[in-house]
Amino acid sequence: MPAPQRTSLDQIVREASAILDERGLDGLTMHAVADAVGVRAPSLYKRVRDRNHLIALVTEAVVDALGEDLDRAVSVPGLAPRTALRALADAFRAFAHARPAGCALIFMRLPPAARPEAEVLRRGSAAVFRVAAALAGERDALEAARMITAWAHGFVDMELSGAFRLGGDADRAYRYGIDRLADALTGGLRESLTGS
Amino acid sequence: MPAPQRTSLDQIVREASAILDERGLDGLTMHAVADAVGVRAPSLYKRVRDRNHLIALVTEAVVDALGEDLDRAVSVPGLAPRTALRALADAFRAFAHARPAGCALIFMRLPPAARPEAEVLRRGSAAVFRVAAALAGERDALEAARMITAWAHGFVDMELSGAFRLGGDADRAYRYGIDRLADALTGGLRESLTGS
DNA sequence: ACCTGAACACCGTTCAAGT
DNA sequence: ACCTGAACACCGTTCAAGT
Repeated sequence: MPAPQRTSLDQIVREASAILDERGLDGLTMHAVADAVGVRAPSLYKRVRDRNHLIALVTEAVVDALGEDLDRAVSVPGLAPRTALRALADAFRAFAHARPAGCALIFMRLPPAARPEAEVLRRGSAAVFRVAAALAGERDALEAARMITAWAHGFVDMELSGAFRLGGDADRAYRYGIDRLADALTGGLRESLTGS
Repeated sequence: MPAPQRTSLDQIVREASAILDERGLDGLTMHAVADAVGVRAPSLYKRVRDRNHLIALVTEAVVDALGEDLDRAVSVPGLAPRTALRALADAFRAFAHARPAGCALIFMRLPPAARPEAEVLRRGSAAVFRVAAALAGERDALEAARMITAWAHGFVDMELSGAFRLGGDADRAYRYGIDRLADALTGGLRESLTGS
């Protein structure tokens, strides 16, 4: 006599994401997820290989959500590249502040089993590539996209990890970084013109 | 009859650092540390408040070691600011590759009890401030230092977390970033001269 | 076919008891 | 004064037993 399904992979990932946001990665226990979806912990292993697999699925959901936010931020007709970079950076920081634990997961060094699929990462970073290409040109788009991502991620990581306890205004430092980044990524062209 | 001390806080932090490097943060258990110093786990609580306190002490040791590497890298007489930034960035990346788990700890978002003292962070980042001031001027030194740190940390984090699976050469991207960063941080002056 | 209780090996932490 | 075994409340994971 087959027993009826009491949950689904979708529901598990959805509840796990909510638990991550509310209680952090340490709070994301198999017991907590099982409780939220209404089964016992061992039953989760019918849908996910183990906790690392669940973390990978949650991370992919976070990347998708972030990618949508970034896409929306730069999908304004007639947006100048420098303005687009500002919008992109602000959307990223807002996402990181709203969902710090989820955002941390994207760049966290976890076992390969807990890492998202490369294709999901590619899709989530499409907006960054578009802005990078607009600023630095198609030839340097990949390097420029990585520089934008590295800086924005690093900044927010420092901000949320408490590395800014030394004083100063985080908002001002972020704005400073965005403007300097825009200068830097368009700088190759200016330098070739002025010969400096 | 007082029992003789079988270990010390120094030895505990030293062995904990070694375990962190070899087995990662998850492998840094109270049992493993106790084993390494030759006592039982409960005895550790005579020297450290709890595991988070031990993590904070290990993090401070890592920050000190990194700070020494960075100081050495930029302590070359007559070093031009742009060359100093290259040396600084290369030293940071080399440290991160040599001790990935330790480096991750510096920027990891952990409970306040597991975070190092602000004074230790200040001392460890002295070299970055000096290079930042040389590049961007005293007025923007704080923001510039944060931009350098954010980018370098973010880059290495992405590199070691597997975010570079999309192809491309990490060495080339890092060099690209350093040069663009040097452009960016000296760009304020150039812009004020050209009026762009 | 799916779910569950029980069990196992592991955590961090506390504490009374030893010396 | 320091150290220890035992205990507690938690983990992730497995598996035989239920329906």
